[in-house]
Amino acid sequence: MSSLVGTDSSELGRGARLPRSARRKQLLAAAQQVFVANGYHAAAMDDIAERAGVSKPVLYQHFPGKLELYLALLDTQAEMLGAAVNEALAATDDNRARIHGVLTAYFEFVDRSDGDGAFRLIFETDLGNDPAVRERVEAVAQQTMQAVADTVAGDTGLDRAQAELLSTALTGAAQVAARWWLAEDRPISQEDAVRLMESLLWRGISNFPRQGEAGH
Amino acid sequence: MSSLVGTDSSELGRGARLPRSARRKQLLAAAQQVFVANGYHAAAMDDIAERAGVSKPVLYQHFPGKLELYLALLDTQAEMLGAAVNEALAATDDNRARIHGVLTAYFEFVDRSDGDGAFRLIFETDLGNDPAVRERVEAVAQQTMQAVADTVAGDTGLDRAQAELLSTALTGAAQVAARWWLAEDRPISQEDAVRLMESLLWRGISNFPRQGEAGH
DNA sequence: ACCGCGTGGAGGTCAAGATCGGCGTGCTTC
DNA sequence: GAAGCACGCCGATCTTGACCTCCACGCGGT
Repeated sequence: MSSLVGTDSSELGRGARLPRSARRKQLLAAAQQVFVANGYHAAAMDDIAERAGVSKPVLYQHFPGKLELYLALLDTQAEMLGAAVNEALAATDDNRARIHGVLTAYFEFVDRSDGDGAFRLIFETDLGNDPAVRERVEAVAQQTMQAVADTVAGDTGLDRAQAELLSTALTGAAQVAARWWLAEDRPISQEDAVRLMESLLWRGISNFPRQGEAGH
Repeated sequence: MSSLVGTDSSELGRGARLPRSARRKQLLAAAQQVFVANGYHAAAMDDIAERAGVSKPVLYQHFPGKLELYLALLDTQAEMLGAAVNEALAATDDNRARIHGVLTAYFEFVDRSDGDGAFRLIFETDLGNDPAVRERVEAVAQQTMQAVADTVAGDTGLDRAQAELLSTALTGAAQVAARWWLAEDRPISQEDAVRLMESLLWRGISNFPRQGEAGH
């Protein structure tokens, strides 16, 4: 989605007025660029205002403070990842396809076509010690882990704690590998990467003894 | 190892002198507690000095600045994790046992008997945007990933990029699952957790088509 | 002309990293 | 025994970045 950021400073010039909702979107876009590039702590409201081509009081007209601005962006990203994961899980009853879908959701989340790097707000936040941030990041992780644990438990004879451990391992693998893949500038195609990881993880899951089977 | 922190403030009292090297160790112990609990940004040098029972100038006598103090701790943790992983890999030629060893190294790293939580400096740093910090964290990750990729490549017919992707997935799974396991207060024993994850990951790896085999 | 709205130049406030200038103790030397 | 030195230490303060706010401006609609 093309943001308003780049065009505003040049086309609108300083002091150019926007309707309130357009301005808010524009501020969010500018803030996202600065937070993604610098992290929360090294991002100054001055920098964000400058990037947006406005003065600082304008930021405070739309957001109570720096943290709220950050949380607004975080919420958007959390919602996007959560929705993608839910959609992947809901799309099929086949457990292997579900794993494939979740992996794809993670890879697509880090590699959105606009290349905005907003995944870092979720996966690489430097504000993880803030309760509001931690709550949001953990909520997405928890939601995904629980749903995948349902899948794992359904396909193995494992109890819930074991299923949750493996589910956490799976989502951890997805998150870290997707970020590595992007950082290494996509050494293999996303499709191949997802298929490879699905193979790794599904072979592992599907070869667990099922309910009632003797361990081998 | 019992630190000097707790005893110094009560037994030595304010202004109590220590030899330079003993003081440095004590300052590091105090700093670690504060950085682990609060993260880099929310940890103040005042807090660290107070925890150590000294004044702030004493910190600056031993460390050029806050960042250098943090890096000293980070280096120690990076060295410990790296050494544990190398030891696990060197202990056997059996690839499955190597995976087991690496997983164990991660779980033991997060769950050291002193419960100091120092793993957070590596796995949950809020200073990841600082070049010096990022370099150290990535060096450990890279070292582990390369070594495990050697194992993966040795046991599958995968090319290097594919092996590195799976290796990253494996170490990502280990890191995230070990932290979850600790945060959930060890819902299953460490041994069971490691065995379960080894099963997941090893079944996945060992069932890849080998060199020259047709894909099935 | 007035009002509402969106806006900005300037600055207040303060937390926190870092430093200044000096203190006190114990040992050595005369 | 006194003086000097080395070492480890600290109260007070400086400096500065950055969050947030004050107070007024300008434009467009009525």
